[in-house]
Amino acid sequence: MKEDYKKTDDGYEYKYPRAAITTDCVIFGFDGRYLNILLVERGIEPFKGSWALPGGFLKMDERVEECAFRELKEETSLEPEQIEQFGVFSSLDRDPRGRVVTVAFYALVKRTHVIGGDDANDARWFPIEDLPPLAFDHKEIIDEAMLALKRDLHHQPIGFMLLDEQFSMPELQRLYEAILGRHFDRRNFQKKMMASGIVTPTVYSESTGHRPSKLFTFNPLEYKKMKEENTNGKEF
Amino acid sequence: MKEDYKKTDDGYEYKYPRAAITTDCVIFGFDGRYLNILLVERGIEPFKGSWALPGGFLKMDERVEECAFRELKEETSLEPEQIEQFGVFSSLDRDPRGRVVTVAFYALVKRTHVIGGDDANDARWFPIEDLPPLAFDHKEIIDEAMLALKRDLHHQPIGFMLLDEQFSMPELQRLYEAILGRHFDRRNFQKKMMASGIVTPTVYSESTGHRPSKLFTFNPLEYKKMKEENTNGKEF
DNA sequence: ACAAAAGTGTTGTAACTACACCCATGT
DNA sequence: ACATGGGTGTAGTTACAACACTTTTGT
Repeated sequence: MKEDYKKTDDGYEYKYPRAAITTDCVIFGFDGRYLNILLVERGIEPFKGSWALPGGFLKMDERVEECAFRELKEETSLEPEQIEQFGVFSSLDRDPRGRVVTVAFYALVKRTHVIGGDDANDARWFPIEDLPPLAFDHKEIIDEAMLALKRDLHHQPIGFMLLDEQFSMPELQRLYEAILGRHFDRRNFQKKMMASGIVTPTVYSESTGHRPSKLFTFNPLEYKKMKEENTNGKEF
Repeated sequence: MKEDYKKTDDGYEYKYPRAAITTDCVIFGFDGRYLNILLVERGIEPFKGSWALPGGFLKMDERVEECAFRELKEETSLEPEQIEQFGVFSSLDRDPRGRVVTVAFYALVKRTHVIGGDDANDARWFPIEDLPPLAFDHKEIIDEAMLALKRDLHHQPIGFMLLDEQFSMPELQRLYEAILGRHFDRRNFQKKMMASGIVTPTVYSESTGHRPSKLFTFNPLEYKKMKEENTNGKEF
């Protein structure tokens, strides 16, 4: 690849002005009842001390997906299996430091993955209905992430990433209700999940709450089969 | 907004290296039988003389959507009602000129909109099954656009942008079949379209082909209603 | 004992699939 | 006359929505 810049004493010189590129990551978690988002406290200006999405500047030797993954690991020590790109935000005044275009991703992680505060900044979960004031246009990015998540929930096996390997049907249902913001009938919900083939029953759990719950697991084989039939499989 | 660069005699200097940002646009058209894509012949290196998606570099005073729209107008004189952002492409070696990250959009236009060759470069429609060799990673971008279009077809009223205001049911069906790559039963297709409320019948047309066809129009009112009910409306 | 959570089945309705014949037009 | 395209209805099946009672456990 040709070099498209001239290295000077103070930096890098380009013929035309360029926007900077960042990535930001909306990390969803589930506490059994509410959908949560992971935010980091900014340690530097601008917006020092306020909460923001984990993210940062694109390096020259990485793709945007790699950048999102790297920044996420640096700031929260999380390494999700999968991240989904869902939008680009490029308003002229979205960053007071200058012209910054951000590529936004979302990911889903199990809340059992504890956040290691390995750098100075704090990282905390917030229920999505009760977010603190956010830096930049990050509220808008979260709103878009929420729409993308609702869109994708039925067509990609992403919900299961928020739960333990084994989960009860009420847990799964509460998750769907938290994401989609509506209520389902228990019996119909279970019937549909079973009919789609995306979950398989395992065994009864020891009781932790009230009555013992039957446990299920996500069925990746069935999902793979559904993807291979170009006849778009059932939704789940 | 603060200035984040230093103006030099030869250009613009930044503290850290930056990728350039471009937009590229996949324009879909429909000739009554096949799905087509609008390509422009490149007039300059790299890839001079080969076919490429219309697009170009982001300016400092515009958002990516505006950039895509402006470049499209400059290169093809098209001004679609709507463009959809569907992906970001950032492989390190995708552009021989240097590090270039592109934001990809798709749009749908009526083929009756003739292409004005207002700049030197040629612009031509190609059937999607018979594309010429393409510049950069534009083949990959088109493949992703195709997936995004298939995803969106049933949930946004985009198909109708490819047809005249009035269209026959067989026309609409051929369009759906071209996009989704499968065949539908005529009667079931019509029933579903009518039941969704997205189309309304008008009158019989004068015959242009074989038998006169009943004509329909897209029903934006019904679509608006569906969007307002948060109960995700029927698909179409 | 009482409250809260979770297991389980049936029935009516709406949507989807499969399928065949006739008519109008152009050649 | 023939080939092509396009109009139209019905019946079987599958998915979806609505609905109540019983069991277990914790307090």
